[in-house]
Amino acid sequence: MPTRTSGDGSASGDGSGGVRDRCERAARRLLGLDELRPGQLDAMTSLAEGRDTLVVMPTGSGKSAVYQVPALVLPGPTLIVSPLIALQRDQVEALRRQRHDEKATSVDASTPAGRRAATFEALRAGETEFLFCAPEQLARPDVVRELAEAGISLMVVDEAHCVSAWGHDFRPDYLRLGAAAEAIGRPVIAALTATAAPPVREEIVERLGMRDPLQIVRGFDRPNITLSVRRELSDPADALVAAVLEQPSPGIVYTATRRRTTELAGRLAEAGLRAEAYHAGLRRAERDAAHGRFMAGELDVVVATSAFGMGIDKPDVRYVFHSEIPGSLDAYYQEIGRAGRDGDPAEALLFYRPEDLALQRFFTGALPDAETLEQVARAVADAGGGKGKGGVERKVLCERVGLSARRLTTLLDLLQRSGAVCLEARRVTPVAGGPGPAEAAARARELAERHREIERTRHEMMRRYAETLDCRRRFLLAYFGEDLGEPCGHCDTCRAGTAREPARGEGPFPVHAQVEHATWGPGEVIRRDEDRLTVLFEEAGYRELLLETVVDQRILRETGSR
DNA sequence: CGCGCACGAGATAGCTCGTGCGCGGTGCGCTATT
Repeated sequence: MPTRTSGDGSASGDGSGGVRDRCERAARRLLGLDELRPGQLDAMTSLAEGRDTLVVMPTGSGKSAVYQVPALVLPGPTLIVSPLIALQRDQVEALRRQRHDEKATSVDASTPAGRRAATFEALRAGETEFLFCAPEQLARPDVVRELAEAGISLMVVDEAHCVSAWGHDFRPDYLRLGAAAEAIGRPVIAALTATAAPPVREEIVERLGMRDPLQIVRGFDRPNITLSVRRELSDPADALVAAVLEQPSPGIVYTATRRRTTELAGRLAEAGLRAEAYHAGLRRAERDAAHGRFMAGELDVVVATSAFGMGIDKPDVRYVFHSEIPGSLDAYYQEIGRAGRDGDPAEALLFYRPEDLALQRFFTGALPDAETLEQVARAVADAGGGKGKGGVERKVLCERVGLSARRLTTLLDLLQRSGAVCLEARRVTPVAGGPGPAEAAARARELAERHREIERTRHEMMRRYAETLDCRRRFLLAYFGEDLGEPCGHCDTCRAGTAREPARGEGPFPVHAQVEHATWGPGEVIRRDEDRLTVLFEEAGYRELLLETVVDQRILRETGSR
């Protein structure tokens, strides 16, 4: 266990005042930050005191400093888990520029063995302060061993919403970060993100195994972004092209499919704009070229899938349009949040057709079938009989049940949460006294169903955003747990005059009231309209309830307030 | 999950309707070629 360094002459003793002062001084001396933004210092102090901390702050509000300062205050090296290799390299470069030394580095699959060995040697020797890697690296036992020996004191999970958004099927190694933290000696954990509605925050905390984390949530409101939705009956391509032509450059148009990026970029180019398509199916060089030209101000518009985004911090993006609806308000907010970072006015316009949500339902994926789950559970149970080591290698299990490693990881995650199996980096062992294969499969299936159900309610909230006649900004902020009292006055519904003053009357179930429902369990009121409540249930997701029914039939019990 | 297209059948000359099928997003790491 790393011990805390003794104070650097601070007279205020060990109290949090001392740590706070040290953080402030470190920020000034090492990063040249004279003034810290609200929340920044709280987060730094919390981490430097050894407390797990979840930080939700908009991009460009100095999230990096939040971990860099405690990293320098705490004795051991810092591990930063980041989703994109390109992003890791950018951050390493930024740190090196800032501190004029070689204390930051990154490791990925393309790192040659020699350099990899040298990197870990330097880490052990205390010559490296910041090591960046993707979650997949932490699935390697050799990496885990090296990190454990290096005595990592702080583990930072950057873009932490990926834990929730990407873990389930797409990048299952995100699901193992909590176990990885344990395996490397359980350093203090910092989770950072720019977008996270309450259930996403909960999932991050749970998945990473954060202990009594301090949660610092700041600034979802971006008043310079004007929100609008246009309901479309047929293909909105013409309307979209016309709307783009009315906007100052540059801007981003998001689409749901790759084909659509090419189609719309073509239309915009015909209309005389410097437009490029961007999606993950393009060749590396093409992607880099489009990205580079956009950042350099050589393009008017990029038409992209969700592949275009993380790490794009261009201050003067004047608009973000969506030709199809995304799958959640989390995704939508993140994408429109790339507009107007300079604080000047910007437009967020969504072209909405209800049928486009079908695609999002498809993207949620199919439920795993109970038979396959049972087959996997049985294979693990059969392998675990013997004495000694017991269990089975993941690789062997893949062959035995005929599934890809990725698919298997998803199923094993469900079985673990069902209490049937125990997961290590490479081995899977049955849990003694756990449920049998059939029971485990049934439980796992139920967990998957619940997950899908929650996804559905998130789609539903996205749909309601598109269809609401009330102030859109207020709707969006309520989703993230912030209560914007009055209508904003400049979104499309406010301008159209349909947004009403909020119902402020006395009465039961105010915003943030904790409630309990007979079948949906505990939840929190996130929005209260004249005639209805929107409640976020822990297990059942977002639900809308008619106030009259709730009161008359005593459907909800108020259990407290936040 | 639902759209759009191809195709065949049926009724009758270039149409309509029903059915079936393909398609759809995000990145890591790995392997096999250049």
